[in-house]
Amino acid sequence: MSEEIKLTETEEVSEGKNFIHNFIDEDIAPGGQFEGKRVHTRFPPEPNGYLHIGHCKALCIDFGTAEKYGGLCNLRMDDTNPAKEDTEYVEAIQDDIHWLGFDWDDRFYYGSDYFEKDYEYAVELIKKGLAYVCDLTAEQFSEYRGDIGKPAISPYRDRSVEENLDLFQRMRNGEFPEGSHTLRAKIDLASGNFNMRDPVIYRIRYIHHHRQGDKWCIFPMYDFAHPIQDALEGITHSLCSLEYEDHRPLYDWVANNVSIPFHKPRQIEFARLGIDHTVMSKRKLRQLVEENRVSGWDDPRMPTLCGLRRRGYTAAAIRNFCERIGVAKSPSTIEYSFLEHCLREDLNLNAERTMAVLHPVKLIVTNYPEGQSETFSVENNPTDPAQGTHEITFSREIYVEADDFLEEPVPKYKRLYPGGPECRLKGAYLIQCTGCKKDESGNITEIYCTYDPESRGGDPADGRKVKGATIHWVDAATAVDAEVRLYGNLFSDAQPDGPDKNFLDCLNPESLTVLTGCKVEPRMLEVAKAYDAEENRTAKNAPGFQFMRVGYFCLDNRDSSADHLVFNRSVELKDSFKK
RNA sequence: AGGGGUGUCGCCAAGCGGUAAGGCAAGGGACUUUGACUCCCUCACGCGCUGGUUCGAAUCCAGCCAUCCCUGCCA
Repeated sequence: MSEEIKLTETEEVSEGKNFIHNFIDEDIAPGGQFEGKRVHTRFPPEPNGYLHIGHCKALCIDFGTAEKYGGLCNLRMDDTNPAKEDTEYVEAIQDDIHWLGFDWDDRFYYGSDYFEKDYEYAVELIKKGLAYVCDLTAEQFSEYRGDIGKPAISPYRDRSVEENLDLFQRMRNGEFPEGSHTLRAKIDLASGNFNMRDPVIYRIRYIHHHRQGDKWCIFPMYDFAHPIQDALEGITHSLCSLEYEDHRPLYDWVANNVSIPFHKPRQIEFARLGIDHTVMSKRKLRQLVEENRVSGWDDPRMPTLCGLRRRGYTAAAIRNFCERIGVAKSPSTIEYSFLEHCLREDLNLNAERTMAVLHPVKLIVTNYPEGQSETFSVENNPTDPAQGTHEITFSREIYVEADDFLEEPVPKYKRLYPGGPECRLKGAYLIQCTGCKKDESGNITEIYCTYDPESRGGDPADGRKVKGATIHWVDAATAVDAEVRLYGNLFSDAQPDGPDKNFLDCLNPESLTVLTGCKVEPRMLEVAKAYDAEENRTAKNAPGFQFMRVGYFCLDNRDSSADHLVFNRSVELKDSFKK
């Protein structure tokens, strides 16, 4: 075997490998706890909100790890708390996961579907003397709970098995009011880990459950239900975020003390995703929605998957992002620019080019015959000729970007200004600026240029070098109006979650700029018409384009129609020219 | 104070005792009918700090410091 091939293999192995894979490798290796077993993970969202990019990291780890090992990943709605969950979110969560390209086949579960099993295992714990009914209210228990370094006390710890069994049955029967009784695991009231201080595993709640209806009035706590759900589904590796590290001893305790006919799943924790200039907590995102700080969960500024999708983020870009940020245990905050980079990388390869003028100023080619018009063909994507070409029209009056003209050029400016360099109208002709017209307040209303008739298509007949820039334009005779929404960071503060900060005070007042009267190529009308006929628009990506020299944009999946074109700016193009 | 984590370039992140990968960001240059893309180059004598072990330490040991999570009948 040659040195070169060996090197490649080494790279492939080390690439995309993280500490979780190291653990799994140990587990499935000969002698490991899961030797011979198929790797099985699960993604367990609580259906109480929309999925955001943070969930997406977890999701990519759960589904991605299974994929890597040729294993399986279940989708499970973690709905053990009836007070917070709603059916409304279940479908949206599934849509988002499918949009990302992951699938759970027929392995879709609800944590609440195991309530009967949970109950049986709770009874088993009672019979083993490992759980007891506690009459303390939450407030009372906090008094008994003790402090760090000081053990707690519960006066109900030593009830008999019979009494506990009877009481627990009566809890289920609805004989006690909410908050009056709980079932606690009897573990260690002196543990430095508070999760082990006789944690509550069942509480009473007279609330309608979105799925179980009014069948139950006692509900298992996450710490009790989760290991059971995992074990029942044959999960080998229960991957979750760092804040559950303290819960692992309890997770293991439950798995070890309940007689589920299966091995014990292994919980492994990783650092959750943080991105600057945004917030990731569901509570805060919900507040933004409820207080109308944004237009909804799918506002294009939101870090939700539906928001990012509406903004124009592709599943490939997001997946690639999650792949590249890595998986580790050190708390991290990724810069937003990295997400943008991943989007550009995808769109550069796949988005068709089109010309659009966001801040239009009329440019008159004074030596071009009035009434004349011609057609040019331009490539859809210079990085991929296979994507074909499309036609654009040209005439004496066109629109160009306001900042492509300056009466007084700044240093290094190589666009239009009187007496400035020869510039190229993309795909059309070479022009030279001769002057402009202004209104009373000094605004540029018209730009005047002359063109070189010998430069059709944009190439000078004599092969001379074009000193000025190539600028984009739209034929005034055929241009179509559009609304364009420009988005900036939702928060101007990089860390709106930081200590001593109210995240609402960090909101960026200029996160949305709406432009009207923007000029786009007439073919956008056809695109919009076709899109109008699309069904379930919000569950997939709307048509997206690169507006040459400006950025990537897509139709708005809610507000755009052929009658009123609305584009969202997904991300700007990089720009090395700084004034 | 008790328990559990984490500290490698501005931001991520490899590294697992043999003399600091890679990506993003940043800066320079080439190319260019997008000031984009692409392509080159630069970017940690240094791995939280201090000691120790060793021929050799980011990697092992000890102590210290910083920082995050935990005292819900939330997940």
